[in-house]
Amino acid sequence: MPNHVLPTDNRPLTLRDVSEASGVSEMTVSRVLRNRGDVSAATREKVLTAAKTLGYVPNKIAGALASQRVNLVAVIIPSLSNMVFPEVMTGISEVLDTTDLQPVVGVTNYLPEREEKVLYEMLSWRPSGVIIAGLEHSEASAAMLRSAGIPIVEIMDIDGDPIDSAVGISHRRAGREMAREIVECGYKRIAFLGTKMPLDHRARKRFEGFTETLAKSGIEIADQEFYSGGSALAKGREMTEAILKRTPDIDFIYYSNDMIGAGGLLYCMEAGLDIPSQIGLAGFNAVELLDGLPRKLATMDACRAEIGQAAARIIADRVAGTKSEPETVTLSPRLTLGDTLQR
Amino acid sequence: MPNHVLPTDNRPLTLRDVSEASGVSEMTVSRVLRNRGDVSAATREKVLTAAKTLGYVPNKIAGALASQRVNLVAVIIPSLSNMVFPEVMTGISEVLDTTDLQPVVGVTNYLPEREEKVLYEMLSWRPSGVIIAGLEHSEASAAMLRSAGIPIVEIMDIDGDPIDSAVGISHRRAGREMAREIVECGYKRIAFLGTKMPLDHRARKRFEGFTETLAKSGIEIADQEFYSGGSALAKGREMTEAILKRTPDIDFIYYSNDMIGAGGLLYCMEAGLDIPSQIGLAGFNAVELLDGLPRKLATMDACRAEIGQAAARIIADRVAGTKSEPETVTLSPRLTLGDTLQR
DNA sequence: ATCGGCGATGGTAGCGCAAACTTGTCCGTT
DNA sequence: AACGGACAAGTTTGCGCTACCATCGCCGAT
Repeated sequence: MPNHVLPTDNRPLTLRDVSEASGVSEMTVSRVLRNRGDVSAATREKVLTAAKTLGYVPNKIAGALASQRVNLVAVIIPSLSNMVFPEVMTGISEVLDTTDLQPVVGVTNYLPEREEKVLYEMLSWRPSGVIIAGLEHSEASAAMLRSAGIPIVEIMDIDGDPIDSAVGISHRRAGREMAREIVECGYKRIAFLGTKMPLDHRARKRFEGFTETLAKSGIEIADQEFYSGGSALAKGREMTEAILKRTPDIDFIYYSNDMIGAGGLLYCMEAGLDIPSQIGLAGFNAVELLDGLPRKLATMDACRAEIGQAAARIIADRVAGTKSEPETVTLSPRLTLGDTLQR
Repeated sequence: MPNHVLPTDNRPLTLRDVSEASGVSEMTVSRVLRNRGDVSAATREKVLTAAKTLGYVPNKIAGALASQRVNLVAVIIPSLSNMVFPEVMTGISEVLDTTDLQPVVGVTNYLPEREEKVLYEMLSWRPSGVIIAGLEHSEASAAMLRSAGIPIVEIMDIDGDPIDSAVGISHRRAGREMAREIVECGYKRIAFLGTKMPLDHRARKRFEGFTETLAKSGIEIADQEFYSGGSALAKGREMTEAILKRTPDIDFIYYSNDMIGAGGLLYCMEAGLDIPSQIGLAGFNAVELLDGLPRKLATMDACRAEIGQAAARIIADRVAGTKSEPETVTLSPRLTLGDTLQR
C-alpha cells in the first residue's frame, strides 16, 4: 500500500505541518483552505497539493474558537422513526445546502428531560441557530433558548407563543377542519384513536380542535382510545378491531396519524365493512405510504417539507444578516378526502 | 418577565463570569461543572447555583480544544427515510447513552461525493469514532478513514475488507439463503424487483448471491426491474403490475426491500392472485410495518438494532481503552417465511 | 514543634486556528 | 529616482477552556 504521509509518528496534523510542507506561513495555508483573502494561484496550488498529500483535515474546533463562528444549526426533533421528521429534515437540508450551514440532529423521544439534555449539549457547541419541534418546552429549556443569543425557530406548530420565530400549521385548526368535513358528510357516531396525549402536544391540539367543532354540532366523541409506542400499522389494526367491538355503531374513526389509520383501513376492508358508507376513516400527515394502499385514506398534509425549508431559510437569513426580526410563518394543511371520507 | 441575569450586555458567558459570581477560581468552576477532582460540597453548591442563575452553558469548543477530547461519534448513513437506519440509530443510542459519548448523524443519500463531504466535515470536528454504513467508499473517503487515527466501524455489510472494524450481515449470503428457500419450495419462474444497483451495494450483493444460488439449480431470473427513488409502497405496486403483465408466468418475486414488497403483496391480493400457491413473494428487512399487513410477507431480518448496538459498543470500548484490536462482528439474518413463501 | 501527607484551591501555559494588523514586493506614474 | 498603491504574505494576539503543577492550610504522627 502506498504511503505518501511523510511524518511517521501519529501526531495529528495541524496547519503548521501543511505550512512546513508547502513552505509558506500557517496564515497563508489557512487562507487557501478557506478561500479567503488574496493568495496567488501558485501558492494556492502548492498549499492544496501539500494538504492533500498529507491528508490534512482542518480542525474546526480550533477554527470555531478563534473565529467565534460555527456553521452548525441544531435541529431538535422528537423522533426519527415516524416518517414525518425525516421529511422535515429533507426540507431543512435542501435550504442549508445552498449556504455553508450544516444541520446537526438531536432526538428527544418526546421526553422534556431528554429535550433539555440534548439542547444543553447542542448549545454547548455554540451553533448558529436552533430549529426545534414544538412550542412546549420545560422552563429550563425555554430559558436556555431565550438566552442563547442565536436565532431560534420552533417548528410544526403555531398554536402558542414562540420564543423567537415559528413555522408550522395550526393543529387545532386542522382538527376543526377535519371535524367540520366529517360532520358535513353526515357522520354521527365518531370515534378517535390516537397517541397518549401528554407526550405529543400536536396530537392533543388536533384532538381538542376536533372535539370542539364536533361539540358545536352537538356531537360528542362516541368512543376513544389512546396508545403509546410507535405509529405502527399493527397497532391501528388491533385498536380498530377493539373499538369496533366495544362500540359497534361507530360510523367514523379519526386517527391521530396515517400509520394507525392505514392499519385501521386494512382491518375494515378485511372485516368486509363498506368504506366510506358504512364507516369513514381519516388520518393525519399525508405520508407517501398511503399512495400504495388499496383505498386512499382521507388525511391532511402537515406541510412537512415546507416547514423544514421555511425554518432553514429563517435561520439562514438571520445568520447572513439579511433579516433580523422574529417571524411566524403559518402554513395551511391541505385536506385530502381520498376514498374514505364522503357519502 | 423575571430576569435574574445580572450583566446587562449580551456578551456570551464564560467560566470567568461564573467564577466571579461565585468567588472561586475558574479552575474550580471547571472542576465542579465536570465533576472532576476534589471540590468541597460547599463550593460545589455555590458554583452550581451561580452557574444556574447566570444560565451558563459551557463552551465545548474551547473545552475540546484544551483537552483534545471530543465526546462525539460520527454516524454516517445513506438515508433516514427508509425505516432501516432509524433502527440502527436506536441501537447506537441505547449503547452510547450508557457512556458520555454522543452520536452525530450525517446523511449521504447514497452518493459517494456526499459521503466524502459529510465525512470531511465530521472529521474536522475530531470525533472520538466513526460509524459508517457500508464497506464501499471513494478512495478519498477511505484515505480519510484510514488516517483519522480514531476507531472506525463499518456497518450493515461484511462482504468486503473493513478499514478497521465491521459489524453486519453477509448480504450475499442473505440472497443465497432466500434463493435456496424459494427453490426448495418449488418455485421456477423467479423475478427480481429492486433499487438501481450502483447506488446500493448491499442490495446489489443480495442480488448477486440470489442469482448465484438460482444458477446452481439451473434457474435463471425470469425477469427483473430496477427503480430509483424511495422505497415506496406505490412503487412496488406499479412495478409488480408491470412485471406481471410483461412476464405473466412468473411464480415468485423477490423484492429488494419490504416496502416495495408490501406494495407488491397488496397488488397481488387485489388482482386476486392466490398467494403463495399461484405467486410467492419475499422482501428484505423485516420492517415493523409488515406486521399490520393482511398477509405476512416473507422477509429476512437485517439485525438492524443489533448492528447499531455492536458498533456503538466497539467504539465505546475503544474509547475507554478496554479493547484496541479491530474486530469483525458477523450477525445472521433470520428468515421469516410469513404467508407468502411456502407451498 | 516539625514534618509529611492529603484534600482543596489557584496560577500558568497552551490547545489549533483566524482576525487584525504589519511588512514586503512589484508595479506604473511622474 | 522617488512615490503611492495594490496585492501577497507574515506576525501577533487571544478565543475559552483544561492539563499540569504549585500552593495553602490542616491534620496526626513522631
